[in-house]
Amino acid sequence: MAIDTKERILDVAERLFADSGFATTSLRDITSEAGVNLASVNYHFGSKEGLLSAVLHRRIGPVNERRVARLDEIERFKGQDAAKVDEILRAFLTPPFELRAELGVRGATFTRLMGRVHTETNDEFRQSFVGQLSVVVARFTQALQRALPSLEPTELSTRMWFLIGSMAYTMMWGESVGLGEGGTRDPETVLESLIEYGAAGISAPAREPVPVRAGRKSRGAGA
Amino acid sequence: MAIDTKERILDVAERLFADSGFATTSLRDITSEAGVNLASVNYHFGSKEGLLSAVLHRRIGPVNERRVARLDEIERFKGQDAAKVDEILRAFLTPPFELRAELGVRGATFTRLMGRVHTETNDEFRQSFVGQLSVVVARFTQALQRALPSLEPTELSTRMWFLIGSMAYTMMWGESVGLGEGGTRDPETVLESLIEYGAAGISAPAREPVPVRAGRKSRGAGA
DNA sequence: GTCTATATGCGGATAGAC
DNA sequence: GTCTATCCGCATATAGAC
Repeated sequence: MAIDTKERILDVAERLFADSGFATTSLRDITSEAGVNLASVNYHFGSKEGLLSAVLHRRIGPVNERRVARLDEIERFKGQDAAKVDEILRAFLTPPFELRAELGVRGATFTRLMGRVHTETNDEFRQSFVGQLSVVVARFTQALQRALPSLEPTELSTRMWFLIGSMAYTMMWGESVGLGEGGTRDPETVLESLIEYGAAGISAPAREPVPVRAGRKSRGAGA
Repeated sequence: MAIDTKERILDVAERLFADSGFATTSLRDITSEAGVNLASVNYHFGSKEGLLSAVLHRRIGPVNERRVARLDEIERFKGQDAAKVDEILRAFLTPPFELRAELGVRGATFTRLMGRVHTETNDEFRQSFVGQLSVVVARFTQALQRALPSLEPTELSTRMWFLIGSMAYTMMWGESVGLGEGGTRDPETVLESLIEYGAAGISAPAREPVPVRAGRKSRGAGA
């Protein structure tokens, strides 16, 4: 028994954090389900926050590395300016789905966790998370900007944000009841839909920059 | 003093829940900041869960009512089959932004709360929330289906989901640091961007329904 | 590294006076 | 309706034996 306490804790914590969130999951929940001693968490990870950090960074790093690697590959083979929007989005969106498949039965949990990560408000974690993600997103935004030179940079950033929101929401709730009728769709199909939806949205022609002098903006209360 | 204890509690709870989440906000945090007695929460709302429910439903109801009212109006004036995708999306997305403006200084808090609502995992609440939202979403999905008759229904549902994800993410994080460079954009501009992004995504031509016999699907580990 | 036992505090909730 | 005082369980964390 006790094949690898540290690993067991990480696996169970990942599942419980993904299902119920960080604040509502107690160390007792984790250790009892993992079959390890309560004190071992503090021994191995220092604190509950330390455990959260370990759980998340075990997954986040690889995802972002793959994203960048895929984009590198595209640009190396096709040249920086030849990458198309859907190819760029595929490079960004595929890694979490790919890792999900590689993790087998743990895949669903991993996916929920990766979705939840985007909504986590724990200050310390969020700062580190956003810091890492920003670097990756900046790289992808540059690539997209080259594919869509006429699109205003701030508008492009906003749209990239929309994409991330769709991705996070889908990962978080994709496997649960869902909103619409039609039952769950398999992850690969959803990924394809997301790429094609996002590509169309990001490539949409921009509206006139600041539509002030038209009839708009007359209604509505002040801020 | 004690103008209206119940209202004071609701206002402070809304802000703290929006900023820090339900689980991490204690009743003591709320009552001390609101300047009311600890026991008053249980007196007025029965329990902490009761308070959460009251906080959320005070906002969710009106948002959904306005959504439906706007869609009704469009269909009444133009006929059911004449509503365009961007008009339908505008009807769905405008109400939260509109209410935000009407709430004045409380608007930012309201927006964060409405964003967070989509990520809340509290079972009892989520069930009720999804139940209400499903009804509204079904109505909008029908309208969109009429505007896009050739789009497969399950694909449309998926895309509507993507839209909700973008909306929720934007509401939750729109006012904070953000990921990209360009500073915060004002809510009305973001709303316009979201409508146009979503309309393009939802209207995107569908890929061939089930691309199985092509070269795809050969890579990747099994589920 | 792993365990038991325990320190110490915060949490929601309520009893009962006013 | 509002307050004080208190119950009581659960939380994280650690001391110290093994």
